[in-house]
Amino acid sequence: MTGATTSSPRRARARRGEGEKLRREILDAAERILRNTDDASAVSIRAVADAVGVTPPSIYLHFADKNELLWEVCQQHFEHLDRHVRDAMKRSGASDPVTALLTLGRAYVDFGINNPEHYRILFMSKPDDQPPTFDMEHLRTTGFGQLLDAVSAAMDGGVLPKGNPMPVAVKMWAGVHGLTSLLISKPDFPWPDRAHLVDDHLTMLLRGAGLPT
Amino acid sequence: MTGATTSSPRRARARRGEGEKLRREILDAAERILRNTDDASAVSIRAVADAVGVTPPSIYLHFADKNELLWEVCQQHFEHLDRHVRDAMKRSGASDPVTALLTLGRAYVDFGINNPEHYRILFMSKPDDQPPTFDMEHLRTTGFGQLLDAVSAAMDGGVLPKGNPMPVAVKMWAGVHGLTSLLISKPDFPWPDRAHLVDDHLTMLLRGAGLPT
DNA sequence: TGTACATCAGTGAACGCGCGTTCACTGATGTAC
DNA sequence: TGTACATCAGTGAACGCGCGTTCACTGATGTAC
Repeated sequence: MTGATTSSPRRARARRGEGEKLRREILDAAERILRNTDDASAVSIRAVADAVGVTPPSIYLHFADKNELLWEVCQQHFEHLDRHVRDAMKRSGASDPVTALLTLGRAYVDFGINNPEHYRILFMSKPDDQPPTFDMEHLRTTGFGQLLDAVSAAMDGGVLPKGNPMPVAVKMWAGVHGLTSLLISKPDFPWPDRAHLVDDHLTMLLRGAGLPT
Repeated sequence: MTGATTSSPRRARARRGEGEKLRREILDAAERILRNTDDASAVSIRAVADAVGVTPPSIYLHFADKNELLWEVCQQHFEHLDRHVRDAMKRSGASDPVTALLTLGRAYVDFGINNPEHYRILFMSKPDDQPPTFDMEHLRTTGFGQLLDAVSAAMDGGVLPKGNPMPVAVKMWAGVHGLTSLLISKPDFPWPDRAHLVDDHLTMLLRGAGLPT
């Protein structure tokens, strides 16, 4: 390893009219760095530029500042989570509402454990480090919308007590998020019987929400 | 405000044999900065030294490096939480196990909401940023020990199904932590009926754990 | 009571690092005539 | 088919910042004789 350099080879300049290509490459590189390092602070303007094979000022050709870049990456993660949960629902092909809720919960925890740094950014970071909008409209495309629908379906199907699904969904979310985030933050905690922990937890939450036992 | 400086006045040098005084002042200053800024990254060696009224190298007279200082501050927060919960239990003077569990949960959420940056450091930070030891021995002085005791008492009292209290306590912790951490991370979320949210959530968790309704 | 000396509690200046961002520029590419 | 020119997609060098940490030092304080 003599004279080895960690920087990527210089990227070929885009052709006229294809400047937008770099935008995608920047987002992909940011995502790649995040996944490789599992450390959000490693995603710096300089690191991204280097990974793309371009100089730092080039980033500013496509993003106003670092936050704008980060928030766009963040937006992709929300979509990633949404897709992950949606796929799991489709695969399970669950017809009854309880199985649907369990599948939903499992997929959510699964996403968190397999993408800890992504999950951390989405749900554990400081409000200031998050995209400025986190309103109901945004929620619908975030996995929470699917949870809300699933709770509604369970109420309609008579397996959960009828009522406003919103508070119930919120509490379920809080319950599932709690386990997910603790598994991420405290990997060395003496977790009991991890094999069934997630299912046990989900079952507890459903029972607490009024599911007859 | 002409010529105003943000740095503290120079601290008087400790007398011979009283060097340990500075150690306490450093820890207090770190705590003060954390509370004033609500931002863990604001607690830098330089900021702490400045707040104490001393030069940065002085810190190294009492702490090997920055981590050692931070971890000691962290340790204080664990004790703070423990005290907070213990006091709430004492004040309520609850004799029945269910009230005890509710009091415990309320006090825990309360601590998190009123000390968000402390809570964040204790339970939401990356494993690498935490003190290296988080074993069972440590847990006992962390609020979790009290939860474990309360769950045991509830089982003994026949209000929760008898069994191993550990998995039940873990799930309760996860449930309560979930709400606490989301309230901290997502203050702009359209939380429903916040007045009763915490109690509703605790009730749901207890019911889920087997409390007869 | 006086003085030399060791020790203690710090200081002052500097190190190298990585960061976000700005600014004037360059050179290849396509287009108009 | 040839050439002048505008535009596009970047570059190179530098800015000022705050950070953790190190190193040689200083000066007040107590102690031994």
